[in-house]
Amino acid sequence: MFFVLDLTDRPALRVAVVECEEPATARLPTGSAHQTEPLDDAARRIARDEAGIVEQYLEQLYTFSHCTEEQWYVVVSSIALASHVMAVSSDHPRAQWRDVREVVLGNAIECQVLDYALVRLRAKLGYTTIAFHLMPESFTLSELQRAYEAILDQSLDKRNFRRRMIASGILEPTAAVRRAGSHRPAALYRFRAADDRSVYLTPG
Amino acid sequence: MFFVLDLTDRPALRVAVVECEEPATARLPTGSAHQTEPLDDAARRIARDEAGIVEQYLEQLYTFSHCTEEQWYVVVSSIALASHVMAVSSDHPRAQWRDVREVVLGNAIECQVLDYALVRLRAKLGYTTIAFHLMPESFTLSELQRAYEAILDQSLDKRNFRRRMIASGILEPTAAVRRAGSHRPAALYRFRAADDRSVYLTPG
DNA sequence: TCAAAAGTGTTAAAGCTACACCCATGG
DNA sequence: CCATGGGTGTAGCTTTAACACTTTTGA
Repeated sequence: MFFVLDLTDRPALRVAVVECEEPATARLPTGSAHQTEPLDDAARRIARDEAGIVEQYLEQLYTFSHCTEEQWYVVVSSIALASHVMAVSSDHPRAQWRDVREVVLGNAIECQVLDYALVRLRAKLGYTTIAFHLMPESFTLSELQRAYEAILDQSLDKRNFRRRMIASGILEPTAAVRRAGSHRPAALYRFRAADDRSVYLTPG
Repeated sequence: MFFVLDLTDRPALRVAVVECEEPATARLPTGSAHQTEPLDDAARRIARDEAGIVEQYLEQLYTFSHCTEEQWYVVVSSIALASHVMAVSSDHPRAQWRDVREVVLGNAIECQVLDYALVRLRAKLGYTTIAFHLMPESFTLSELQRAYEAILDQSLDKRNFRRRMIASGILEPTAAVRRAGSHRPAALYRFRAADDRSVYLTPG
C-alpha cells in the first residue's frame, strides 16, 4: 500500500486516489511487490504506474498485517512526495488528485495510513527539510510559505517564516526573479540539496 | 526481526542478543509470524519467548526486504522496552543481555536496525515519555536521570533535568521514600500513565 | 494612481544553559 | 563527624511569538 502527496499553485495538499464506482468513496493506490524485488523499488514502481510520479521522495510509513478469508497479507505503506509540475507532467493512468481535506476513504486501514502520514509529514516540517520535495526546482518564499500552510492547514506569520527559512541556511538565492502580476517581483530560491535533512529518523 | 532494550541499576542500555558460536558476533532475536497472526502479536510473542520479557512497550521500527538463494523475506523490525526487573524476573531461554555500546552484530541489516533504534529512542526521549517504559513501577529522580544518561550516553545537568521532569507534569509524587545508604533518602515518583506520550508518531 | 503581493525590525515572553552549595542520613 | 547522594535558585542567552508599514511593479 502506498500513497502520494502533492502541492498545486492554488495550494492544497493533494493525495492520489482511485475512485470506486458504487459507494462514493476512494481507495489509495496499491500494488504487490514482485518476488525478489526490494520493497522500495516496488514502492517507486507503483508510484510511477499508479500515480504517474517519478523521481519522487519516498519514505516508508508503517507495516500492517491484514486478514481476509483466503489469505494473510503484510501491507507496507509509504509516503511519496512530488511537486505538482512533476506529477502532472507524466500520465497517471488510474489515480486522481484529491484535496486531502476532502477525500473520503472507504477502508479503515487506509484511513489510518492517511491520518498517520499527515501526522508524520506535519511533524517533519518542523525539524527536517522534507517540504522541499514538494516544491519545484526554484520557488519564491511566498510559495514555500503557502506550501507549509497547506500542509499544516494553518496560516503562518510571514516575517517569522522568512527569518527562520533564511536562518536555516538551506536556501540558495537565485539571480532570477519571478514576475507574476502587477506587483513587485519575487526573488527565486533553490533548495541546497546537500543540506537535505528529510531523512532524519529513517534508517540507511 | 526484533530486539530489546533494558536498563539496570548500574545503568547501561542493554540489548537482548543470541550469541553465535564461531565468530564472536551476536544476532538479534528473531522469529516468524504465524499465518493469520497480527504482526504486533507476533512481536510480543517473540519478545516473550526469546528474551523473556512480558507486558513491555512495543513499537514498530522499519520493514526491510531481504533475499537469499531460496527465498524472499519481508523483515519487520520492532523495539521492545522493559525495565530490568521485569526482564530478569522471567526465564529468557535463548537471549542474553549485552551493553549496547559493546555489542557487535554480525549482520549488516541488524546493525542498521540497532543504529536506527538508538537514533529513534534518543530522539523520542526529547519529545515523548518513552523513557518511563524502561523504569520500574516507582523510581527516584536520580534513577530516572541515570536512565536518560545511559540512553543518550552523555551526562545531564541535575537541576535542569529535575526542573524539566517536574514541569512536564507526568510525574506523580509518592508518599514513600527510598533509603539506600548513608545519605538522605530519595523521594519516589510514579509515572502518570494517563499522560503517556510515547506513541506520538505512531499510528493507531 | 491604484491594487496587489514582496519585503523588512522590534519588543516582550518563554525556554534553555551553566553553574555551586546546603541537607539528611547511616555508619 | 564524615562521607554520600539528595535536593535547591539564579543570571545570561537564545529562541519564539506577535505585530504594521514601505516597496516595487503592471495595468
